[in-house]
Amino acid sequence: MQNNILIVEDDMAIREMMAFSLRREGFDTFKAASGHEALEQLNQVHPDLIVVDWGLPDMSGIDLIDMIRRDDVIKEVPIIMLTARAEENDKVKGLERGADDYLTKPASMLELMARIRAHLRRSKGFELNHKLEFQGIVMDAGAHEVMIDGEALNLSLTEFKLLKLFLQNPNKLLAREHILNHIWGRNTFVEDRTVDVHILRLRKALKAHRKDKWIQTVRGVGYKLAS
Amino acid sequence: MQNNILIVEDDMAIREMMAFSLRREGFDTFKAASGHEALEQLNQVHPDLIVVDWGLPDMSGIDLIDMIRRDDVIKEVPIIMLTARAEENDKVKGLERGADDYLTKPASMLELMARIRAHLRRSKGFELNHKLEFQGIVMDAGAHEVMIDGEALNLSLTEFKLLKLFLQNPNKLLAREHILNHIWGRNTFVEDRTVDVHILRLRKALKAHRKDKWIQTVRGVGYKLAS
DNA sequence: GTAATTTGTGACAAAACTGTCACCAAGATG
DNA sequence: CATCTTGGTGACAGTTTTGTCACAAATTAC
Repeated sequence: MQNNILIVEDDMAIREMMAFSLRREGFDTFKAASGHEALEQLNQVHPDLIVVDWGLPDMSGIDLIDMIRRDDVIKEVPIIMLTARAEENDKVKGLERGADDYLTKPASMLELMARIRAHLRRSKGFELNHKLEFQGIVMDAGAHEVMIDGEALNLSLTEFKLLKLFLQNPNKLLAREHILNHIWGRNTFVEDRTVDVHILRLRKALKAHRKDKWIQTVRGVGYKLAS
Repeated sequence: MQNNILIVEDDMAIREMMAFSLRREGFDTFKAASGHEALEQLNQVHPDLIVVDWGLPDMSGIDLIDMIRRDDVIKEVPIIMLTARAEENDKVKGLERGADDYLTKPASMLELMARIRAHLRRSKGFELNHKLEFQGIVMDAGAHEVMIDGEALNLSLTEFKLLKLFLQNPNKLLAREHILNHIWGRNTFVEDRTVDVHILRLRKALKAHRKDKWIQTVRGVGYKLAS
C-alpha cells in the first residue's frame, strides 16, 4: 500500500527532482505545474499528502490551500508548503491559512522526507490507532467492536455505550446521574436503579474474562473504571 | 475552553519567556524543567500539545518522546521539538522518533505560535470533523449517532451498520455478497434475501425525511447510495 | 448491636430486534 | 405476449434487549 504524494511545483527541475527522491523512498507521486492542474488532479485522485509551492503561475499556493481546505472530500489532506519565501510573516501566513508545515528552499530532501513521514504518521495513525483501551479491554467505537485479550465481546447497545463511557473516563468517578444523562439523555426518564442493573449486566459480560473487577462501586455516588 | 501547552525546557529564562508568550496568546501552560518532571505532570494533566527541548538534565528529549509515544493515555499528543540542534540528521532523528514538528533555536515566537496552532488545528479538528455525510444524512459512528436535517434518527444496530457501510462508500455499488460479509461476517450464514429486508427497513426509517430514494437498487447485483 | 441506607441480584413482562417466508410487483428475456 | 427472474413487502415466530421490581446482601450510622 503506497502512499501517494501530490507535488505542486512550477519549476520543472525541482518538481522532477522531488518526484525522483520521493519515488526512491517508496512513495507514488502525482505532479502538477499549476494550481489549476492540481485541482484537476484532485478531482480524480486522493493523495495522502500534498507538497505545495507558494508561487504558482496561475494562483498563489495560499489560494490553492484555501480551496483544498474548503473541499468536503479532500479538506483533511496534510499539506506541506515548500517555498523560497523565508520571512517570518510568510511562515505565519502559510501556517495560518491551512498548511500543516512550512519548509523554506533550498530544503534538505532528507528533512522533507522526515517531515512527510511525520505528517503521514499522524494523519494515518490517528485513524488506525484510535481505540479506547484499559487493562486488556480494547474498544473501537467507530467499528462497534470490543475485544478482550484478542477475543470479540458481544454486548448489547446499552452495555456497549456504558463501557464506552467508562473507557473514555478511566480512573474517573462517574456519578449515577452523570451516567444516566449520558446514556439515556436528559429527556428520557428512567429509574436511578436502572444504572445499577446495567452495571450488573456489564460486569457479567466482562466476568468471563475476569475484567469485571475493574468496575468499582463508590457507595453513595456511582462507579468508576479503575485498576 | 483553553488549550493547555506543556513546556519541557531546562533553561529557566527560555521557559518563562515561552510560557509568557503562550499565555499572552490565550494558552494555559504547564512547565517542566526535566524529563521526569514532565512525566510526573503528565500523570496528572493531559496537555493539548507539548514543546520539548532536546537537551534535558536527566534524559534526552528524544527519550522523553519515546516514553510519551508508548503511553496508552497520552501517546497521541502533538509534540514540537524546539532545540538548538540544527543538523540535518538531528532533524530527521527527532521527526522519526515521534516529534510532529522540529524547530531550531533561536526560534521566532510568532512562528512557534503559528506552528502550535497548525498542530492543534489538526489534532482537534480531526476529531470534531470526522463524520460521514451524504445529502443531509450525518453519522458520527463513534458516538453512535445519526442526524438528518438536525434531527436524531433512531436505528437498530443492524440498520445502523448498514447505513454506515453505505456512507463509507458513497456512489459505489455494493454487491449483496459484499454487504452480507460486511454486516454479518463470513462465519454467519444468513439468507441472501435478508439483505433486501434490511434495505427495506432502512429505507422505511429514512422515508420520514425523504432520504430513502438515495438507496438505489441495481438489479441482479445489489444496492448503492447515490444521488 | 440495631436500624437505616445503599447496592447486588434474579425474575418478569413488554418492547424491540432479527431472520425467514410466501406472495406480489417489477423487470428482463425469448 | 408469456414466462422467468429478481426485488419489495407484510407477517410471523423466536430471540434479545430493556426497564422495573422485590428481596437479599453489604455498608454505614447511631
